[in-house]
Amino acid sequence: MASIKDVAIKAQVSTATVSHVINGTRFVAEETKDKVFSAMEELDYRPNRIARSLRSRKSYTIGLLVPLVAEDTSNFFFMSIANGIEQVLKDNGYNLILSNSNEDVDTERDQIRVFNSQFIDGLIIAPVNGEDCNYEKELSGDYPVVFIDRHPAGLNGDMILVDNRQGTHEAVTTLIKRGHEKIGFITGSLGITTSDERLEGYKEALENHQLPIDENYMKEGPATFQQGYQLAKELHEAKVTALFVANNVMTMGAVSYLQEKEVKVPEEMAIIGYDDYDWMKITSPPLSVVRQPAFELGKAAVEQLLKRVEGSQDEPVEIMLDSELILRGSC
Amino acid sequence: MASIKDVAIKAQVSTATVSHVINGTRFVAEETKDKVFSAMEELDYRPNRIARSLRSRKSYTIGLLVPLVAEDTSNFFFMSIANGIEQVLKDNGYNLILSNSNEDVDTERDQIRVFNSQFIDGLIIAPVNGEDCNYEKELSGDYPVVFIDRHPAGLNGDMILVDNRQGTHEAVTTLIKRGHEKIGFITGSLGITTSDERLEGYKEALENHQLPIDENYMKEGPATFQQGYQLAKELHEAKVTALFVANNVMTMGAVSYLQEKEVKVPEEMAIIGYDDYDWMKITSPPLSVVRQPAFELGKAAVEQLLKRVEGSQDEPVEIMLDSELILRGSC
DNA sequence: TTGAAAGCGCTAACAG
DNA sequence: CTGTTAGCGCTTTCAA
Repeated sequence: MASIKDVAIKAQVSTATVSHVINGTRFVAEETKDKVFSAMEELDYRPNRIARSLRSRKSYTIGLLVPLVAEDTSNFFFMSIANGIEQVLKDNGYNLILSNSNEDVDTERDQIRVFNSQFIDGLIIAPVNGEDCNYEKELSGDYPVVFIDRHPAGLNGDMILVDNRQGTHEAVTTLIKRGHEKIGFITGSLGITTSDERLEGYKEALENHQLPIDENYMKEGPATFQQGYQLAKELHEAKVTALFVANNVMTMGAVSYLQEKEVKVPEEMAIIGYDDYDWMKITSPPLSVVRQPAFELGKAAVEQLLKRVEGSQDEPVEIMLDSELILRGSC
Repeated sequence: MASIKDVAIKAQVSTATVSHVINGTRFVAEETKDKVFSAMEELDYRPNRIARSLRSRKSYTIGLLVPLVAEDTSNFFFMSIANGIEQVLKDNGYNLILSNSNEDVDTERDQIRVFNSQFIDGLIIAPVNGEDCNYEKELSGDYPVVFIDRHPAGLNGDMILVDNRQGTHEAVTTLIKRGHEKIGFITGSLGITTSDERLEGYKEALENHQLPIDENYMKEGPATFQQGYQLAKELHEAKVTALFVANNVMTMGAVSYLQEKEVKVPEEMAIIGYDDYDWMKITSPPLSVVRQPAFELGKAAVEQLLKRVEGSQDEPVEIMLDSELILRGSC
């Protein structure tokens, strides 16, 4: 690979001049520029980003840390966010390093440490369930950080979130308005802010309509297909007439149960799930869901991060995006 | 951030010694090691990977370039591969840079150029439809490359592929054995090796059973939900009794059509789709599909790549993974 | 309008 | 068993 020195020699100028031509960082005579450009062309020169990063302390790379669980298809939501982020980043000449915390605090810490010695210009992180993960300490301030999707307890910083309470509230209210009084609630493990907020939204909706909150109608478990299936079973046996499932993986499990038992949807059991994907349209009946704006979330996160990267010292921003209730045939 | 020099001073040794302690590259007395370790601890030292890369020409980063199309949920298949790759890589202390060619030759070339100036140790690429993409030229040999999923015409190199012909052949044969003679075939744009091979598998299965190959039963279009819907409609109107859909996005569209028109599956129309995801289980009836080993593919690709990274000069390898026919209720 | 040269933080040859 | 030191390829200050 040709280096800047080779170009300088071939163009009969100094490396400084070549550098300035490349970066447009000071005036260079047209004539000289031409010489440099043709030298670059001839040598098929491409600047070495690593060297540039070392010197200028800028890598044009940002990190993304998400909590995917091990299964193949576990969580499309974060994949969609990643996809969104990647698109915006490309427009700005940045690269993405993708990393996975496996929804595990220790892995998350390790991954953050990798990033710490990696010269990323910024990090977008969807934090793991926030018990004792010491973000203030690990994220030592060498680069800006934007948190997405989940709000770590007691932390102050840029956050791009989805309004989980509103989304759930709206969905459950709809169920109530359609006459349901026994409404089951299935959620992934509590303690994660998103789950907690969705639960709150559920309770709130019930309270607002003077409906009792029945512990037996609220089921929690790891966010897996099997658990979704199992908890739907339990709620069905508890005679609820409607089901709200607070994440997409468990939604699949729940629907699977209903189909297997040939429970008529929505006559015998209404159901509203979480997250919107094409396949929600092809269950029968098509699923009503709370759609989270994954792409927009990714976009907002990058935009905020890039502001910081460019030096913004504004007050931390907390953006709450609305979800959208999409009504199809299942309720 | 503390540098190796700071550590050296604090530990009262040379930077060389610190470096060797970190990397285990030569013998260092226990006593000295201890001094170095405690200095590192005290300073919260973390090696600067950029500097290390610049010097050692090794980045412990590999690139992945896949052709996702712009939509949110476009192709889970590549997402699954990415997920698989990432997991293996992590075990070996490598990082992943994810990049997207948007299924577009020009974007792909640009992205490769980015990688060329980026010090990746290797690249895994799922090439775009291979007309005039000059891989030999763009991939100038600075790092090893493994191709996955699609085989660029006339190219020689490490390839990890899925046996598309076998998968399709098996599926269509099953349809035939169940008595179907008019079997529709829906595919994404031809010209991509995977699509072409699936078409071949379809034709072969028909030929093997002395069934005519009817052009009217074979429909091609961009791999979108809408096209899947539309082409299923056309084939339904052409009175086929079974449908084979050669990718997951179009499968969703096709199923959507059948549900909307209340076509009974499998009585009025049998259907087999491509790729296996949890949601295939919750259509009614559950979908039979050809399952591609996405995770295994990712794994095999990384393993081959890491061999090359470590200097293997063996003959190019061409691994063909089998797909698996998963029979559920839709045929 | 341009050049010389000092490093960024690290590795590794060479020299003890 | 350990230290000295020359770079990796680039940016940027200082000087002309």
